[in-house]
Amino acid sequence: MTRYSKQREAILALLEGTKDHPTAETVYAGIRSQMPNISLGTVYRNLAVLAGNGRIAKIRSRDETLRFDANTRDHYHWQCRVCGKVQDLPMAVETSLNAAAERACDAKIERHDLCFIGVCKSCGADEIEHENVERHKTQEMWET
Amino acid sequence: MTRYSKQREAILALLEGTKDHPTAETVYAGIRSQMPNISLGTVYRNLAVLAGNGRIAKIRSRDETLRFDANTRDHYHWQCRVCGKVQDLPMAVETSLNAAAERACDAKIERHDLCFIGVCKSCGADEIEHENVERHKTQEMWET
DNA sequence: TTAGTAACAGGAATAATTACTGATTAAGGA
DNA sequence: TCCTTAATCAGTAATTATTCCTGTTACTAA
Repeated sequence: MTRYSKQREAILALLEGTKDHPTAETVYAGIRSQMPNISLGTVYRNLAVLAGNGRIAKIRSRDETLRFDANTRDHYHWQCRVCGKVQDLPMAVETSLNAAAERACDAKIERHDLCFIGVCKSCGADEIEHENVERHKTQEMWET
Repeated sequence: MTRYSKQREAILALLEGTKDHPTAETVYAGIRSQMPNISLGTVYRNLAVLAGNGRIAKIRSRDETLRFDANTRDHYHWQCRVCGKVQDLPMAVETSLNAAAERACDAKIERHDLCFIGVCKSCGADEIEHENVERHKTQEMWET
C-alpha cells in the first residue's frame, strides 16, 4: 500500500516542474533547498516507487547515469555529445517501427527508446576539429 | 600511440566472436578462462581504448550497466524486459529519422540509438499477469 | 642493445545505488 | 479521538560498477 508522503510529493513536483532530466543527485540537491534534511536514500527510494507507479520514467542515455522524467507520455530524447545535455524532442513517436522490429525478431515488441545524438548549437559554435591521430604501422597491422 | 597487446587482442576477439552484448564483468570472466591473471582494470582500459578507436561500440539499455558490441555498423537492439537479454535486430536503420529530429530541435543530429523493449518468446511463455494493485483512496487523492 | 613509454597486474579509491536500522507518522478502525 | 500497524523516514553501512594509482614488464624504434 503506497502512502502519502511529503517527500515523495516534493520529488514528483520537482520533476513535473522541470523540462530537464535530472539525475538522482540533482533531484536531491533541488529538494534539499526546501527540505534540508531529506536523505539521499529517500530520493532514490521514491524515484523507484514513482517509476514503479509509472508516474515518472527512468531514462538512460549513452555513457550517462540514470535520469528521470515526469513526462511519461512516450517521447524521444536527444543528447549533445559534447556537453552531454539531454532534452525532449517535440516529434511524433514512430509506432510503426515496433511492428517492423517485431517482424525482424522473435519477440513481442511493446515500445522503443530512441535517443538522437548530435551537437547542440552552443557546442557546435566552438567545436574543435577532431584530432587526426597519426596511425602507426604497427597499430594498423593489428587493427586491421 | 596505441601498441599491440595480447590482452587487447583477446578482448577484441572475444567480442567479435559473440552475438551477445557482454558487460565488462562478463568479458573479464570470459578472458580469464584463457588468460587467468588478466586484471579487471585491464579489461576496462582496453574496452575504453577499443571504443575510442571505434573498433567496438558502447551500448546502454534502460536500467542496464554498460555493454559492448564489436559490431560497430549502425544497427538497432532489442531487450527483453523480463530477462534483460539484449540482442541485435536485423532491420534497416531509419536514417530519415535523423532529419526529422533535426527539424524538431536546434541541433546538428548525427545519429541515433534505438532499443526496442518487449518480451522474448521464452519469457512470454511463462509471463505472469501484471499484479493489479488495489489503489487506496488516499493514494488516488495525492496521485491524481 | 637499450632507452622510452604503452600497457600490465594488483589493489586502492571514487561514484552511483541499494540495503539496513531504529525512529516517525499516515491511515483506517475502535 | 485514540490506537495499532505498517509504510516511510533519516542516517548510515554495504554493494556494485568503474576509474585511478603504483611499481613492473615488454614492445618499438633508434
